[in-house]
Amino acid sequence: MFRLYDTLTHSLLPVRPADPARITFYSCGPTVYDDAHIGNFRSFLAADVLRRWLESSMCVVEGGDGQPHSGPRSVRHVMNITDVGHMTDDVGGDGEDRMEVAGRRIAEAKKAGKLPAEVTIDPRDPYAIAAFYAGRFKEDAVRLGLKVAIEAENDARLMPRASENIDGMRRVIERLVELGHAYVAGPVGARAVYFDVRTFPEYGRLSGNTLESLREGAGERVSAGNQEQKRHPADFLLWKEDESHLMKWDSPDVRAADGSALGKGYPGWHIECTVMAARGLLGDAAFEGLLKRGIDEPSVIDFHSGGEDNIFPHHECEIAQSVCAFCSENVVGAKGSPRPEPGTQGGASGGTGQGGFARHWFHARFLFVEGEKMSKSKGNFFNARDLFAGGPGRAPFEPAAVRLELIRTHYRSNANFTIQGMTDAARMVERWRRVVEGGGASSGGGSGGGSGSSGAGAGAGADAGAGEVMRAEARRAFAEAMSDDLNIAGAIGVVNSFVSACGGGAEGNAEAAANAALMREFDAVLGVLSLEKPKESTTSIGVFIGCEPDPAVLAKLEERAAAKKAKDFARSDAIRDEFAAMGYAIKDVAGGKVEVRRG
RNA sequence: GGCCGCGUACCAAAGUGGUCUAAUGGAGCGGAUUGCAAAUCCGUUGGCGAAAGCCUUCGUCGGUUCGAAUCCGACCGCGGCCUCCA
Repeated sequence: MFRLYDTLTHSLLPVRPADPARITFYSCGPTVYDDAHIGNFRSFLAADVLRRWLESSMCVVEGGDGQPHSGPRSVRHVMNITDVGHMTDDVGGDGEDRMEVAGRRIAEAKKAGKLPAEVTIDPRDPYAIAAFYAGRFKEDAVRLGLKVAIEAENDARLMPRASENIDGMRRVIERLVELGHAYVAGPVGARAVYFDVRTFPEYGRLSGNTLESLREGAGERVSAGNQEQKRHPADFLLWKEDESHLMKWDSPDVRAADGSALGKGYPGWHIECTVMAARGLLGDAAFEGLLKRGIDEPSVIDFHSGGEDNIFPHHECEIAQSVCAFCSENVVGAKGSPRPEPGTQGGASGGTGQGGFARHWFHARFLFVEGEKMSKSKGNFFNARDLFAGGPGRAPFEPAAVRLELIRTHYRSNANFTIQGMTDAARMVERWRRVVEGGGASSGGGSGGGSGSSGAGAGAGADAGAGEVMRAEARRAFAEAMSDDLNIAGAIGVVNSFVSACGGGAEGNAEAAANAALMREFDAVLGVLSLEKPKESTTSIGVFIGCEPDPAVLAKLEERAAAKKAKDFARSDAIRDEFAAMGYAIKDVAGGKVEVRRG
């Protein structure tokens, strides 16, 4: 049975979706005012692995009746795109809109000739900036095998934009005011709608904060003027009236104390996810229903994920406003009274006190680079596309290797991204790939091709039963590791042992086919081998991987071949060194050809 | 200051009361293969020992236990959040 750590209850819980056959999963997506970096992707990929594991036929969860429910099952996964600059209100001092900053950066990059000529975006148009970066994000995400991004190519509703859900946000805000969970404050022209945290007794449960400690912590980055108009320092912004803002919309239909309506403005940071999660996962009709009737349990969706820095304030606030807007008053109130003890199993019946908006809260920890916090000033800052492309003195890495490197560490540990680790991952990918490709007698073995030395069935095909037993054991061990709070490092260990047990042979026999099939099943979860392979082009003399056969290189290869034929090895080795100096790694492969790569 | 998390061998990273010198991958070493490389395959990598075996190790120091990398306490180091951040 699959058990997963839940941030809200701070404990390992059996996974128990509302409907185990159809799971709903929302992930906080990127903010598109810059390219997503590998730290962002680590978090998105962790969610993707969770989603893929839930879909796997190896995954067993708890059905509503407490009985095991075996996969496969379908997961509806929605990831939002935050394209609203927002947040200038609570931030003191230079609270500048993110989109304006991005616009400046694009204008500079254009001036410096760093952007392709065909990119023509108006740096003053926030929608154009957002669209530009959203497009780039989706490209990277698809290349890394983020399933939600792949699906969104055919169904845009799976990756909704905040700017397209403003109406829903207004509806939620109106509902919160109507129910007394939110209020309007501030001077005309700069009025704000705040959520009243004291109306939600559970506020603080996710992050472990208490309202008292938040009161003490208040002050630093929060402008005093805004604090004074709040009923409690922890009250957070739902909507801000601001006619001068770069992006602005009609305000919700709520009234200030004097009965006047608000002018145009923009939404607060947290409200967008409440809307896109509920509407994106359950549909428009259900969303409307939630706003009218309110349901009698605390959870609306099954899974909600994000980075650890989202825990507070973002998800804390999201839970508060979502539960207060969607759930019946007895859920909102009752949940607060006896705060569940850590050890308690919840109520005897299915009701439990578990869940807040989502049944499981999933947060991935941070990524470090070469042992240090990633930062642009330290020069250890990587975007996904930087790694794909390679750079001065750095070989390009294929998406599969990048993905493997980013998912191989447990999601609740800080991961350490290193170039050494990237190289490791790249080799692992190639090794795994041989098992899959060996089964189908496919593309002729390509690189390595060492099937000649196959070691003559050293046990592999010796007796048919042994292979069967080996595979069953590997499958069992893989599932056990993944079921234990997604122990992916353990699962990868199992895969490696399995790959070793398969032997190097790439025979097209039944054993190899069965091995390949199991490898594919593993990979449906890991999502590595199905990704694009580096482009390969072959000439009569060379196999070019991830680079083009340019004439200068071909000429050198011919010269080296001639030198080798004449047994002038000093010359042929010298040429290999010349290649290295040019940034190419070459090696002789089967068929008298030479494999050429960058790096 | 408050809340939370982490510290495993050369590197990365599993393991969370005995089967642990401790999975797995890399790196190193030895071998097969190769003109040489690379790749691949086999073996190996704490100390002493031919071996059986003994001794030492999982941040540090203590404690619980017949027994601890695993549980408890203190300390040291690192990190996250406390209204920008995955």
